Amino acid sequence: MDKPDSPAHFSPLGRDGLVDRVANLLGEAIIRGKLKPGSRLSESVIARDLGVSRAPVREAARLLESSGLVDYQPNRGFFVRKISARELDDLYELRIVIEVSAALRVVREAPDAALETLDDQIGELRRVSSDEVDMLTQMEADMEFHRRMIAASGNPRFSAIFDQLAKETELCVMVIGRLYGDPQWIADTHVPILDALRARDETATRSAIEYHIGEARRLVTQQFRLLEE
Amino acid sequence: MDKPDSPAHFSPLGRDGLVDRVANLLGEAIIRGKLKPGSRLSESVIARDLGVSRAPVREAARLLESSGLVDYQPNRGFFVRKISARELDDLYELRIVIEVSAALRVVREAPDAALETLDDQIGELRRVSSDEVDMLTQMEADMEFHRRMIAASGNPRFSAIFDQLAKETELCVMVIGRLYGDPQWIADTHVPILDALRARDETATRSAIEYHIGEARRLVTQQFRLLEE
DNA sequence: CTGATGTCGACTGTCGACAATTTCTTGACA
DNA sequence: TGTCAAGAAATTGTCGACAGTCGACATCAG
Repeated sequence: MDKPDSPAHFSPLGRDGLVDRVANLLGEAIIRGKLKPGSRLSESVIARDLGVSRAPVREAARLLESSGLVDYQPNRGFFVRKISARELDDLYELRIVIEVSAALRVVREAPDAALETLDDQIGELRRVSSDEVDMLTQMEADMEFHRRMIAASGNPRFSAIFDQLAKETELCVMVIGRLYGDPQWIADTHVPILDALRARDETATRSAIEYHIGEARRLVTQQFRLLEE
Repeated sequence: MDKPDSPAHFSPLGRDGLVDRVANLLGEAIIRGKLKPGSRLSESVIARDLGVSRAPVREAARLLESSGLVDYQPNRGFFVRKISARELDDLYELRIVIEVSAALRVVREAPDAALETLDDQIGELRRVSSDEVDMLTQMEADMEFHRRMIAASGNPRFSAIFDQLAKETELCVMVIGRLYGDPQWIADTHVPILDALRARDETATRSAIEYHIGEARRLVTQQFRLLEE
């Protein structure tokens, strides 16, 4: 039945929406660090492990490429993206730009109801802010706050870009191996953002976000540089 | 510097694979309006026409999808993207955010030399600003100015996002069928931007760009709404 | 020992065929 | 005449195969 000689980290699949499922599996494996940056994604090996043909694997890989997790080199194949410290820094710069802009739109236009879901998410953040909880879970909760805030801006384009940036951010943080700050600090530093949004205070919103992301940027890129030779 | 001992070296032999060639062809056809928004991109038909198999066509289509020109519906296939007036408006909002941010970085950090290429491009813009010149050419010249400005910011991420937004913008403008303003006006309105950049004046830069793109946004979305049922 | 050249294996690029799904057609029936 | 269901046609989804390309290693001249 199974091929016992496959060092597969994957389980076989059914028959519907293959491409998306393969993409999700691979994406998960990359984010979780099972596949390390720079390592090769062999179409044939993955296809064999998953019990599908190369075609859907290939399409999934191209999907992941467009979401920034995978790097494609013509005639060589797909590799887990290896993000440089410089790229990471550029990424954070863009996050600041996007999130500040989106937040300002929230300040100006979003109904109060939309802010409630942010409050909930801060609760969720506190709930998982403990050293016992999986680091990925904590990071997802963090990202979810930002995701909701940006969604509240009402421009799906901001959300689309953020989703991509978030995935790459996660990839980098997981490479570092630990969160970029004290778990509790992460939860706390979201509060001023929500407060500023509620007060409809543009200046406070801008500085709260610039501080929050700026600190993360500082911490993460610093750690990240240590891992580069 | 150069290697003088290489008597005759050859051009890199542009031999990109089928996928890229197909993608370029299709992209061109879409931008030029040969394929109208909403129309189906049949894999088999395109493959037969181009004398290739469906595989590279499919991959090319997915590439175009990730660059926003094509819309993919599972089990139904690929269609030329039909952008709504609302999406177009959101798109312009993002362009303002990106371009203002990039320009501010240019103001703060870019060397004067980088601004020269912008001057050249304004010359090019004037050169093609005539009713005799192909409308697509004019638009490309316009976009090229913005592209160079953003490239001067030094953050490739801004450029990547802009490239995508630019393609979609072109698609919309070509749908309208004529430029969004007097050709000469388009050239003129770039001058204040360059002036502000040269003067390293953040406020002037911001307002010049907000005005320029804001006007385009107003004109294009207005025209675009007329075409919607 | 060093650097260039030949060979080999593994992988990607592309293809044609078949299965699954959607869409179109048609005709029965109220 | 309009509706709907069943079958036909067309299109996408997936597959296995083969050819083209790349990188590594062995081989050989200097």
